[in-house]
Amino acid sequence: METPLVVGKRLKTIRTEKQLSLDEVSRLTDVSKPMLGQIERGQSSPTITTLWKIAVGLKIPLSSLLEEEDKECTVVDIQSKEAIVEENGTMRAYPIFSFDPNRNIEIYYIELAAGCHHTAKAHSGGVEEYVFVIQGCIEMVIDDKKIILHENQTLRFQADVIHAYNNPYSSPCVIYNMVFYPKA
Amino acid sequence: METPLVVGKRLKTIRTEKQLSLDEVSRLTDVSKPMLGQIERGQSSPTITTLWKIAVGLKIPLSSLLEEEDKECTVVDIQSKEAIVEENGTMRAYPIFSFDPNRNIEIYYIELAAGCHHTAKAHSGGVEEYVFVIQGCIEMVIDDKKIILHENQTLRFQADVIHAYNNPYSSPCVIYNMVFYPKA
DNA sequence: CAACATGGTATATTATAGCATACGTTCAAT
DNA sequence: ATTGAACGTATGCTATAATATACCATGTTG
Repeated sequence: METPLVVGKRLKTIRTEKQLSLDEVSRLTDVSKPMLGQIERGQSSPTITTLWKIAVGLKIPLSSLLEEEDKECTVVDIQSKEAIVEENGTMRAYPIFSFDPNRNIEIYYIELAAGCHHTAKAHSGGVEEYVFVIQGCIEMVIDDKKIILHENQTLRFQADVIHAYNNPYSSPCVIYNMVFYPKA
Repeated sequence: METPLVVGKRLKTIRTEKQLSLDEVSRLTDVSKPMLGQIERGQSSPTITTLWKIAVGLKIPLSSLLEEEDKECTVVDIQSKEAIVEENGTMRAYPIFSFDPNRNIEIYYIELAAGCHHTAKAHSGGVEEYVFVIQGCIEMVIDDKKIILHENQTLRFQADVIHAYNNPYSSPCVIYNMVFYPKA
């Protein structure tokens, strides 16, 4: 009894655009009227069979029900996010945008205290990362290859190997980190 | 207790590609191990919340779970399809490919007996149709505009208006009809 | 061989998706 | 007003999605 998605809003938008009543959609899709209403109101999380029946009945792609409609702006305040703290408190990662199956991207704001060493295991094939250095210096280790990045420098690398984010220096380091997951 | 989709196969493929056990996927996705197993075996039609949790946990787009993997050939025998009979038996429409939310296309093989008149109401905006004349002649009426098509001729038109498929001639007419629904 | 893990399945129970029916609006028509 | 249709919502019930637990294979390790 909880909607995790914008399916309801999308369905209602599509239905009103097509100028259909719940009864008509019910007849077209062979899904009961109360169920359609509950989905629209976000009171039910439909099964994929139901979703499929709706898509077939309305002659629409599934994506139009699963993807959000409005590409409205989304402003995220770093302070509003709770940090993931690791490496004895020397690393604080703020998930700005968590993974979203419609975008396949993660964005973190990461603070590495002086002396912080963080090693991440290899992602699966096709995963690509970007590192933007905002403040201080960072020593990246990509599969045994060491790369020093300074403020205002950016790195892109294939993250399907072991990789480390180290700050062996005496001042803190701040970076943005983007992780791209392959669409397939 | 019936799977309408290839979700199960896709999930199993992705899981084995990533070399994960059901236990590991369960831990990553916060979906129970038996449920994952049932989905893979096609014994359960997951809700979109569950599907979403799986997609987030495995860092994959939803489409990779909903779209079929292999673009293998699909041969359809017209004889194997049951005709939709209308207009007092003068029109027989064989749905070669029914609407599929992943493709947004319908394909019909249609036989119009001599004297058959069939009028279809307007589709919603963006729907486009093609007519391939295989045998005989057809008189198409697109929003009051009359078009005569002969054998080996093809027509494309915007189907968001009333349109008719008429055979005022003395010999039967056979066409293929494709209907494209807009992706958005 | 025992002992133990590991990966997948069966069993029993709970939560909820989905349905049929009935209800309360709103609006148009007489 | 009053009937009536059309539309969406609330109610009660059934089917099934989802879980926790226990089970059975297989394969290791001593």
